[in-house]
Amino acid sequence: MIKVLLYEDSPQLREGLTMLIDGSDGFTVLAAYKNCDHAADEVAAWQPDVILMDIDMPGTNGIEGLKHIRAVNSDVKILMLTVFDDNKNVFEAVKNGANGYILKKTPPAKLLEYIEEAASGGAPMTASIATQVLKMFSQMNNVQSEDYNLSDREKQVLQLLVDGYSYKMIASEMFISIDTVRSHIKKIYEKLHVNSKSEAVAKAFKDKLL
Amino acid sequence: MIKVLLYEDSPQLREGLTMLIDGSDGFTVLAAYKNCDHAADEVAAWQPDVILMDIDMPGTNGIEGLKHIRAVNSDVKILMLTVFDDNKNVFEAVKNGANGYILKKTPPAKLLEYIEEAASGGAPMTASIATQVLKMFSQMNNVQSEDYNLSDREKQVLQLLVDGYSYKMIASEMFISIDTVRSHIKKIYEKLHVNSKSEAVAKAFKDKLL
DNA sequence: ACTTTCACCACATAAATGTGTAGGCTAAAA
DNA sequence: TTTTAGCCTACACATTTATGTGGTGAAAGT
Repeated sequence: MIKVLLYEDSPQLREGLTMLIDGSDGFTVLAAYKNCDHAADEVAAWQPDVILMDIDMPGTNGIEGLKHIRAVNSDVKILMLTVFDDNKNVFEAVKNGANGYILKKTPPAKLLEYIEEAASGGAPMTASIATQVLKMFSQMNNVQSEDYNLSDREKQVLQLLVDGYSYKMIASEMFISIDTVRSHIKKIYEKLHVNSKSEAVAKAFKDKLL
Repeated sequence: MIKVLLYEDSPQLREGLTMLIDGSDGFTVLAAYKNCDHAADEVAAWQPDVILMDIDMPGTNGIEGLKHIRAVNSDVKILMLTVFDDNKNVFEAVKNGANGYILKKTPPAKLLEYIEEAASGGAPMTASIATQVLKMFSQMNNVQSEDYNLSDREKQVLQLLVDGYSYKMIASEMFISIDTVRSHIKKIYEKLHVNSKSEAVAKAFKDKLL
């Protein structure tokens, strides 16, 4: 029996979903709320398996509710429910640990399927949502780190710089003279087209060199 | 008619998939290769709608093939095919613009469904894969940037430090004395629990303070 | 045999940096 | 009101770093 908690402000939809889910074998709706002003407490009290969470709600909205719940419970499966495959909301939901994101127009049979999938550890998503997620992912990871042709020694020095080592410490760490450290660093600056330690460190992160 | 190109090193599976897909209404297999050493050329020649790409192949593997194809064609849908929901590969595939990622044990009927879904712009994923993608997403965006309570002035100084400004430049940029700049920086170091510029800059990136 | 590249070392000077101390100001708490 | 706390500002001192100039030897490419 999959225990479901429901957050949905529209009375009709709330009733409809409750009846649909509660009336299906293997599902039970513990409770249905019209906002998630006290979501964290309610979740703690009911111990549901899956939460259906509408995104657009008066009061504490779905994303906030998600955060509040996740702050105290990283176990319960949370399915976000929305009318639009709105880019920003998908992003926010996904990055705050939602387990799935489905459109309200999902047919009832499919919805039950999704709930089951979520309960068993899956990540049900409407196709349009999945596409968006992948797109976001590839966008955010396409910095295509240029290769600055840093030699091994130079990479090592840069790493130590990033870690806050002083020239002197780097020298002793690498068993070379401080002057050698300096000449490596000079070379690094040339290769990265920067002229200060901070910029080099910043660039190391921006371009994911380390 | 959905035109499919197939990359799979195992002869049996290659034959099997070809027959399955080619024998289904609405699908046609343009060609099937045992590696993607010349994937980019082949894709350009065949103009497929969907590519089924095995990940583990001798010679150029699936991930490399994906990159090569994406380098010249961002349009064709590419479905990665693999035995394992291996974390690293999923990540690589997704970030290089794969449209879907499915396990080889997917039943034939489901497979055809996935191909259709991909062709129509969806992002089909096996449930276990979807779960992983979401997990990666929330991990990578949940550094839960601790709030170090940097004051506005301190944030401004830190930003300028990251951009490679010297103390002197920061002073003139902010219309304060260089000594004040130093005081701010000292305070920043305290708050970030570091004691050098490099570490502060590194922390700024790690914790996405800026 | 030649030049190029790379990792390494040295010295000197000016500039930048880390750190301790401290006053004035504002807002909130006692 | 006084106290407390945080922020912004400022100065002094010792150390570290940046910068420029010079050099060595070994390996790789021509």
